[in-house]
Amino acid sequence: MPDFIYNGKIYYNPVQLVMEQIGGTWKAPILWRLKDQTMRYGELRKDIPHISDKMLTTQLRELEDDGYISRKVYAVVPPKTEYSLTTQGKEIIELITTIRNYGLKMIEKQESSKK
Amino acid sequence: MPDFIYNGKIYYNPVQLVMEQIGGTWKAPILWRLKDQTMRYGELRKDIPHISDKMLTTQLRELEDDGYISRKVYAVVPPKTEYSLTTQGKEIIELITTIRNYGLKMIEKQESSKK
DNA sequence: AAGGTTACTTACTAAAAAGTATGTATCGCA
DNA sequence: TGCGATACATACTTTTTAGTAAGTAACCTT
Repeated sequence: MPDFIYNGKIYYNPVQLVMEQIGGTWKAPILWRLKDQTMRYGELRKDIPHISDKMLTTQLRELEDDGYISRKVYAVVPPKTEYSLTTQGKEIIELITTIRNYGLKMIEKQESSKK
Repeated sequence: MPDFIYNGKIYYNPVQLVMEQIGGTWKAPILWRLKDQTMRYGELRKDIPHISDKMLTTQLRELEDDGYISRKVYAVVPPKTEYSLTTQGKEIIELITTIRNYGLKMIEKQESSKK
């Protein structure tokens, strides 16, 4: 598989592309929470341990730009914004689920091997 | 899912754990090439575009430490070292295959959408 | 004695990702 | 008039990851 370009960026292989879409510390946790519900910014913020405003905002923006989530802003005060998965987001959730299950199995094995 | 510890390191969720095992620019390409063959250092080096000695060596070491590949050193001059997948490595190759296929689909869609 | 082959190692630099802290806008309400 | 609520934005620092360049060890062959 030769190098290729996606959205103007060079990638060396398909795995690298996927990793850039859902990799990093925060994207999977965000998508996971939107799996079957719409959530407000503040709800995500409270529900994802350790995340900061900066990280939550930037990752939400990237996920939106990449087409995985949609953002609905209500013109009210104080502000209200709702995030939810797009069709594309629902598709990639399946992959995340697979990866997640693999991770869970790893943890299990580790648990069982330390008596 | 609360934080947990794996090999002495804290993780926030199972996906993050998997990402650390096979993420980064080079681990998937290396594992992929060992999918169904043993390869020498120099063969990997030539077969993986853009990779440097430093990156190849460090990633091979980490994959070995994490139990995905085994390293067989022959006591000859010039040196000869062979790398191959362990059982654990063969397991995670399946996951990598799934991720890779997802990436290939993404590329296809992009291809077809630009006339 | 010098050169070739192979699998590394080491030092240094650059770029990317993440973390910390603080600030801002808006409007209703006390 | 100042405070609270919410969803951000911005500046700066730290950490992590990757890239570049050069060097080393060992033995065989010429």
